[in-house]
Amino acid sequence: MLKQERQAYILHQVNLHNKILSANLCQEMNVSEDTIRRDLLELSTNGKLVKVHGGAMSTSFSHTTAQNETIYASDSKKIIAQKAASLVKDGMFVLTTGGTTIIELARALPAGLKATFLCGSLPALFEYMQHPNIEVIVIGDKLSRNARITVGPQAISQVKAIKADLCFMGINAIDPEHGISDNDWDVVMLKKAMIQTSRHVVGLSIAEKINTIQAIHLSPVSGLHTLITDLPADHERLKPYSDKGLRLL
Amino acid sequence: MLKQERQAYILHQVNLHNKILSANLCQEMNVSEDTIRRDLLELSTNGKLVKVHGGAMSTSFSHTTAQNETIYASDSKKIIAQKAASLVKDGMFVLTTGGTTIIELARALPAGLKATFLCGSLPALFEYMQHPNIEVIVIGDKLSRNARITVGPQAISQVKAIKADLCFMGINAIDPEHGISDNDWDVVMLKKAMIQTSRHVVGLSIAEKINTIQAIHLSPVSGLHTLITDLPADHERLKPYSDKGLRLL
DNA sequence: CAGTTTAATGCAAGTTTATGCGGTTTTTGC
DNA sequence: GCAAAAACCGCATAAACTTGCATTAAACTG
Repeated sequence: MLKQERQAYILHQVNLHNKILSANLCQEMNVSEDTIRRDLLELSTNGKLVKVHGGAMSTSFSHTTAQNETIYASDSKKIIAQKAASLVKDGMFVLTTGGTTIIELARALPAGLKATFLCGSLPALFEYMQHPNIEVIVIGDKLSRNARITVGPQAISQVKAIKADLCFMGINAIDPEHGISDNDWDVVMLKKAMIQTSRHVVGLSIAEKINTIQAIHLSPVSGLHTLITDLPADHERLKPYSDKGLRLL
Repeated sequence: MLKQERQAYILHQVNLHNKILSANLCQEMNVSEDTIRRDLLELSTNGKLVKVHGGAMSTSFSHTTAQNETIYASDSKKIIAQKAASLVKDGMFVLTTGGTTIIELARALPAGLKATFLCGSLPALFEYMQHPNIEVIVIGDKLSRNARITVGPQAISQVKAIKADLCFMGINAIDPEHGISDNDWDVVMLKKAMIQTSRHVVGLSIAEKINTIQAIHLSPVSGLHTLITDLPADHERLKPYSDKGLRLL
């Protein structure tokens, strides 16, 4: 195993789990603790992670440089991301929205995945670009400042021009009767187009957004094919959705 | 086994697995490690892969694990950025390429500037987004991994659909007779479109790129209206460009 | 066609890099 | 404060790299 490869793996693990134990790493990769420590030292001097006693943590997670906004309900989103990542197979055409859950998904994607991702969210695009075998296609248009995603007619027509195998959609509010809703007109328009043009739409939602409603209606629940939450698939709170024919994960 | 054949095989393996061990290769092909090393050296000087201790990695993989991204000639680029920033006025429509000089420009823009910026470079877009009053428009298409900029027909048609007041173009090579040249086909196509569609094109080039030529011709010097370098405007090395009618800064 | 040139490869000696090991110091949880 | 875990330090070693040179085979030349 190459040194660079090892360091890339370490970095991936750190970004995925926020923290890692060096004891853990040296077992996984069959090298001595010294080597791991040297790797961590190198990575930390380059600012890629923060070394702590017993292992390392991601820079964003570290409180010393906590200018980055910490992700809300980060653990729940990591669980969702793991489930979602397992759906992506080599060669797929994947369309995604933006949002912190999608970013976690991007980090959770398996290292060697060969697929094409289409996205209009700058932070998500950055994460996709970290994967050497992922082809990234940027959806262009006006950048919505609060959503950090491109929105507008150009983006919508670009989305409509493709037929994605899979669409991952961050859900801001979902209710069995009222369906999916959101609070930004432009984003709703874009998501509608995404639902229209994708073979399989997967909604990603943390538990606390289940059974909530927001201002702008986006689609009935039936617009989704699969719903991923941080709850177990057979949780009673999700029953209304499986009754409506959604696959739960 | 022929040399070309061997190198093609190496390249294939690298692109398939993202990395290879030279020990592995010399066993598979029954040649000495020296030969493999020489092959890797040759391939890496041609930019086909990146040589590391113990083997090699694909360029895309090495980009994701790049250790120290220190900006080359950063001071010169800051000087250029300052000069360029003074050209942007409130209300302007500005089109830019990518590159480190452009990123410095983005950082050097006055705080309260109210303008619209169009760009396909992810790192540059991030910088533009830091300015609260700048409207950002993303140029969408396939993301070129080494240039970190969107390229392709969609990007070109998007560029052609607008008439920018000002275009900032990072210059990789410029020569009074041969004009502007570059080393990436897709990027050249995009820059050509930018020159066509902009009212005023400003070239940004550090001194050492003055009077150099690269593989792909982009435009005669007359395609630019202004040339900004880190040299004083009346420097004798720039005289051939002012003779050709360029405004120097 | 013989002699020369050139490219490609392997070999050997010396250097650098990466890694593991033993002993000592520091940190941490109790 | 104490025991255990982890970090640090120096050193040893093996693998990989560099350089220069010899050998071979192919290509070129008069």
